[in-house]
Amino acid sequence: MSKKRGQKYDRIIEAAVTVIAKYGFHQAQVAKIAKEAGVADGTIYLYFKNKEDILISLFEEKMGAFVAESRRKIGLEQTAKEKLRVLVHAHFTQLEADFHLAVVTQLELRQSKPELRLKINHVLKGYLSLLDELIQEGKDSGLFSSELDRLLARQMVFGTLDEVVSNWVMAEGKFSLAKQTEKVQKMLLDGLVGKAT
Amino acid sequence: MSKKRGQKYDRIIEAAVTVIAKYGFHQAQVAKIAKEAGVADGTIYLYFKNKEDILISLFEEKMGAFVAESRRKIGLEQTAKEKLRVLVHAHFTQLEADFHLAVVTQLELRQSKPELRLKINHVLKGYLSLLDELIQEGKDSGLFSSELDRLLARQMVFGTLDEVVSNWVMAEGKFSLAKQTEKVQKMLLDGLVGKAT
Amino acid sequence: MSKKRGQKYDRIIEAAVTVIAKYGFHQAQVAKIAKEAGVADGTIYLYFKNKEDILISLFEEKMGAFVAESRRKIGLEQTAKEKLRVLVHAHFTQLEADFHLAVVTQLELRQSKPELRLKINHVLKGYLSLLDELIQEGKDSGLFSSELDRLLARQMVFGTLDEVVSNWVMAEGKFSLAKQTEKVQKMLLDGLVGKAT
Amino acid sequence: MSKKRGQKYDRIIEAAVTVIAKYGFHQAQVAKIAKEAGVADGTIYLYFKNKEDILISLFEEKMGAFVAESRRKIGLEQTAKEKLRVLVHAHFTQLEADFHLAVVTQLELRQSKPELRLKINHVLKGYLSLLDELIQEGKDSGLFSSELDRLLARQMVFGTLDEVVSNWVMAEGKFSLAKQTEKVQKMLLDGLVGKAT
DNA sequence: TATGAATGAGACTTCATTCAT
DNA sequence: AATGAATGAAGTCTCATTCAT
Repeated sequence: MSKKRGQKYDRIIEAAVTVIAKYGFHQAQVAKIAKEAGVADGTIYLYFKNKEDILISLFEEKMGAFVAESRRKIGLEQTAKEKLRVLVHAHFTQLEADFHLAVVTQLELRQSKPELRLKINHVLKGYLSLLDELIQEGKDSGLFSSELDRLLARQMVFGTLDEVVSNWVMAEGKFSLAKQTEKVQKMLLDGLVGKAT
Repeated sequence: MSKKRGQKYDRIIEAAVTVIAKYGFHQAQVAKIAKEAGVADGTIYLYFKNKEDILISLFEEKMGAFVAESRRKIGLEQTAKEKLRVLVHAHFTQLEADFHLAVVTQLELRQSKPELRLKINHVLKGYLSLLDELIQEGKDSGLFSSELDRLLARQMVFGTLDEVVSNWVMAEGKFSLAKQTEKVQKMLLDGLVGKAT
Repeated sequence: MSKKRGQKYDRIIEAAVTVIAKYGFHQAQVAKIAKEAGVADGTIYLYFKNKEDILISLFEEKMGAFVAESRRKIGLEQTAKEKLRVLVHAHFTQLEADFHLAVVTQLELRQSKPELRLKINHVLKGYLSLLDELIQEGKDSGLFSSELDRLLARQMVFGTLDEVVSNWVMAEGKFSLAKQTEKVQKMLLDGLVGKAT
Repeated sequence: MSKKRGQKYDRIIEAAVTVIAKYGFHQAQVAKIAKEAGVADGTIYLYFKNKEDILISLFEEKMGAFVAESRRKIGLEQTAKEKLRVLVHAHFTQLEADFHLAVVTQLELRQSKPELRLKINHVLKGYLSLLDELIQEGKDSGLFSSELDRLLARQMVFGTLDEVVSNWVMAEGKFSLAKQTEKVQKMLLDGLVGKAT
């Protein structure tokens, strides 16, 4: 049915990001997305099963690239500490590079219905796995505490990154995300107390 | 207009929590809430200006109590370290005590429209201030690192707690939140690396 | 049921006039009228069968007095010409004396439902009869043309007076109605052409 | 937005006239109009902004044609006297030709809310201007009295025509309006007294 | 492939009226 | 007589999706 990877397929996805970022999730009607993409309303349904499918595809495409890029960069590093730095940096850099996309993923898409959120979570799994691996590696290498609960650790890392980016989006991108990298990395590694250096 | 603190006022708030938790935000029609509360549809409007007002009031009432209780408990402690433990514990305990409420605040209410979210954020401010104070106090007392960025620190603490609770809710409350307290406190204090004890 | 002529009965009627003039027909809820009258909502129903009954009673009371007064003044005159002058003058004077009432009868009450309008028309009959009598008398006395169609003549007289008052109301009473008396009387008597005096 | 002059646009307007005449203004729901027009409820909103827009458009379309036709016919006559006859005749003929429309304009539309009435009055202005011009012309040509107050004269003419038509509508069209033309014209010209012929 | 006019289900809110006190 | 809290019916409009062209 939906032939992924047509020229129009991409145009519709981009249009959805633009429209949602501009008007918000609840004002992003199919008709508006079609107009932004320069196609007829009905044409949308030649490429997507329904509206939800646009949003899921959007998330899959964007998040897929996001995870792949993060994974690639992490693979270039040796230690868990460096990998964490790269992960944080990649997370911040990629979202900072596309404010529209950040608005959509951090704020707007979270207004969607449970069914959609479920599928989004499924897509997120890939990223969470990446975090899990990183934490496990850190523990195995002896860098991270052996007492660390892997699930909780992942929740701390992801929760922190997510909260930082959300605050950045709500501050309308008024400060630099990438520049927070070092501080965030250090804070995640050493906690509130900090390491006695 | 809306007579706060009537018997029915409370009943309607409780009904809203129940209905939203049970059917989800988008399927929580006024009629359903009225039925659950055992009143006529129109009665709702004797106590609330409109549907949004129910949701804001719900959040204000519950979050107000939440913040007050957390603040009270924290006040009983002396050190920032102990205060953090109490904060985490209070956060987890209070949400664990009312799964319905947790579902509503962690998942459902986040689907609301921008206007509502704005008002909810306003209510959240009170809690974030509490976190800010706690962090500042930790820095002042020398327990927390003096290099700590207060805003980032708050984002780590809140982001972590929020993510942990969200995971708990999505796991349908299948594990104990309160029991995570110590591990989360330790992790926030000492980070992924952990303290060389 | 409705005991006409209580103290509250009158207060409610006056309140209705005030509220309708102030807020308009469609914003004149029973609750507002009750408040203006200084009684409870339910009390209204001790004096009036329903909301419509308030409006009909209002019209009956006010229009009854209006007609009686006009009839009385006309009775003091001898010729149809003089009687017409007095009628026009009375019509204008009485409405000019109570702008609120004029707003209600000329504009607001006309927004009511067919059933109410029917009853209002019934009340109007008394006034129209007065006009009919006046015209017949004019014809009998030879002052008015014998060719005059009585019904059409009445429609011209009433239609003209009504239109003049409506325009005055819509002009927010910015000019004097009473001062139009002579010109209107003359125009009704001699038409557009005017009499070759 | 509202695509004037589509086939459906006209069908909806006609349906509105029919439904309002049949059920009355307050019982003319959008659903009923849609059904009468043979379209879905939502289709109405492809052609009209909202319900009020249907009513305004109805009035504009019908009254616009009414005024244009009256103006055209009047233009064919030479003297103010003849023009008045033609105006009265056109007024009566056009409303008599469409009883439903007459019911709607004389009775039902007057029940509308202030905002709508305001817009209707705006449309009416065109007709009142036509009357003004006619009266001025009559005065200039010496046919009408030079003492005539133009505004009052217009109010007499319009008030009379309106009242005659309203009576005809309330008599359910049981007598011929057009046949009243001569008598009404004569009465407006010569007044109640009549001309000494 | 592409179009875009048409569809129709679904919910918030108002307010006249009642009735237990 | 008086109160006023409670009732509940009813209508406008939006927008995802379809389908004839």
